[in-house]
Amino acid sequence: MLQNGNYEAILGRIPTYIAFLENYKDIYISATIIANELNYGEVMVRKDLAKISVGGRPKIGYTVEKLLNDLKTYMGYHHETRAVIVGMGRLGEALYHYKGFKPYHIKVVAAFDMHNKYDHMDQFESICKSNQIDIGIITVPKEHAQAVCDLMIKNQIKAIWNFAPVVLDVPKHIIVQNENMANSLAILTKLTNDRWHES
Amino acid sequence: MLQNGNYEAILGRIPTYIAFLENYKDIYISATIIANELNYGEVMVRKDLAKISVGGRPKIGYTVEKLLNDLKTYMGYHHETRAVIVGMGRLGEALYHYKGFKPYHIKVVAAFDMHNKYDHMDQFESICKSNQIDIGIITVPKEHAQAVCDLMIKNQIKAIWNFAPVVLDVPKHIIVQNENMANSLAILTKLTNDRWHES
DNA sequence: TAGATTGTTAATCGATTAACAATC
DNA sequence: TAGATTGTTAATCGATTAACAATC
Repeated sequence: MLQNGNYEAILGRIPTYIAFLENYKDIYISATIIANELNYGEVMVRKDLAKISVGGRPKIGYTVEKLLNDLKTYMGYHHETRAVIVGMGRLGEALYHYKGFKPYHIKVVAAFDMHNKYDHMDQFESICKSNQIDIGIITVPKEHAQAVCDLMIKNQIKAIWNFAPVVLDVPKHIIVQNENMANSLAILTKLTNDRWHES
Repeated sequence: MLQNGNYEAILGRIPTYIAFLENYKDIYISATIIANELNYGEVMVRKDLAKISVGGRPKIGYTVEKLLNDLKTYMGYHHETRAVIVGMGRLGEALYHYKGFKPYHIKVVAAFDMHNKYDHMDQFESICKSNQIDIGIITVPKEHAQAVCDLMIKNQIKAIWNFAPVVLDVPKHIIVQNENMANSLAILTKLTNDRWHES
């Protein structure tokens, strides 16, 4: 999951609500049921829903269809987002082929690498110019991450999803989200050791 | 990054401090410098360090070597953690081969899949029995995630790093950390749209 | 009607930031 | 000494939880 908490907490939950509702076969849904299924606090879910949708009825709940649509609108699913990915090692390939992005109207326009069957970096500028790219995904080795990042910004990319374990230096209008696998696992390890060993 | 905030915020920063200090070539380091380099608040860094280490000296700062050691001890880097991974699709392979876990004393003991060159699921029980496994990594398709999870718990695995987009049902003493790529990207997309388009 | 559920207002909790004293 | 830095105490801020009124 996202490592930082530099965004409103509610944003981390909405995609989970959406995924749950996509598979929910009924006309109405209550905050109570959602909370139980997702192991969230009941009041928290109710507040989340109230913030984003309207029309929940006492004793009945929300219409699944309307709630789902409101949640998707809030998250911007109806607006296509274009991305490019740079660095087609194993992780880059895994992301490139990942099916789970489909519902989000995210289109990976190009996948770049120096060496293989993907788009060559020579074409980076021209591909960015002919498509308006919103998000750049960085999956190169850490030595090259800053250079790739600079190139992305030079080509009007607005946000960066960074899998390289480095702190990128960017102008402050650029949004960076760091996804650091080693850090995530380190945290889980720490929590596990605390719970099961010392203390 | 980790998506949930169901752990102390400081835990998300310590691995970043460690990685920074590993590459810092000097004897002393101050909270001020760390904060500037990592784009954190100065006071926050000072508080983090004070919580975990001792011996920072006014005007001088901390000894890099001692601070680094204290941070690593706190995170449990000195204690070997054993993991298994189930589901060797592209993402499973990427994680299995990922170099970044090395410094954390995490050992991936086995990698399971039904179909290919990795360990076969038939051997799951026996491998878990002869090694004491701390963490199970789930990278199977979502349809199989709960079954894999159940099997892990049955074999005394204590914590689960779950990449499948499902809410796992586990006894409450088991630690689950969800890593949902689609959710992460959805959040970044939302933040980007908010900043650059509507509003 | 009684009970489930929504929605709102107040309280709590934790994390971050601000202010400042201590120290090398 | 003066200034940089630590460490502490108080204030702020945001998110979650609790309490409760409204409603179908």
